[in-house]
Amino acid sequence: MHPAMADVRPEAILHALSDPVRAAIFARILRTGCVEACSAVSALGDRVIPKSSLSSHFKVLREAGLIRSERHGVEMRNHSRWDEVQARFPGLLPAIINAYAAESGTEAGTATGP
Amino acid sequence: MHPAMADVRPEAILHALSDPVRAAIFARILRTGCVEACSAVSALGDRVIPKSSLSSHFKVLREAGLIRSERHGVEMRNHSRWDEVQARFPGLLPAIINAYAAESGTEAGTATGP
DNA sequence: CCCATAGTTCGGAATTTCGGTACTAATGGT
DNA sequence: ACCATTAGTACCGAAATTCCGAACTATGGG
Repeated sequence: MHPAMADVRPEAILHALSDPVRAAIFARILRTGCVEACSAVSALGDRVIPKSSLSSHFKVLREAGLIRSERHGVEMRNHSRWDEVQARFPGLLPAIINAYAAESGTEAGTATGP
Repeated sequence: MHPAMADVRPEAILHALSDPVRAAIFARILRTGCVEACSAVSALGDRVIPKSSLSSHFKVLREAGLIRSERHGVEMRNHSRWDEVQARFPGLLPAIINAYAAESGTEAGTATGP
């Protein structure tokens, strides 16, 4: 379910984050520290994303090694594997997050941590 | 044909480089400074990539704002837009190139320039 | 002009993604 | 224990994307 960090491939990370919806989900996980899948729906701007799509987006992020998901009662807690990814591919995640932030004019300073 | 750098979107860059073949092409352009499409075929490891596929790979890289292509007689000279991309999304390209280098064990030091 | 070489375009097959419906898992109330 | 409710996943057909062979276009040399 969760790949070992040694098995994580850069192309999987790039592919996962090349989708704006997934990038937004990941950014949100970084900001809030922890997000359950369903509540992310309404919060992702105007677009309504069906549950099944959301579920597969989380799956892609999980299998790319970007997040870790664990059940907590009836809901799912997703948190980023920032430190692990950072150790394996230094600077990759900050650069990507900053690129998205620069694009959307979301003047968010320089990303350096989760 | 070549987008203005202001129109370049991070998702396009991530998508373009999330394909290992395109990433290899781009890395090769960075190393050699300049590459024509057809000769890249044989040089990209063992795999034989048809001309038509190569052509569309170059198109994706071009439209992502990563490379600039210009005819020089009968052949095509492709060179990277590294500095422009670097100005728009600082650190993004080095991080991606390093990630691929780290994965393939191609101990290539820290990427900092074209 | 004709040929050779370098790339693009086109079109159909294979693959991937999207999303609705049906299903499973866990919890709380009664 | 049972049912209702809520969270998420599995499955499957539709839509979109990618792949690549064949036909086409462009440029330069003889």
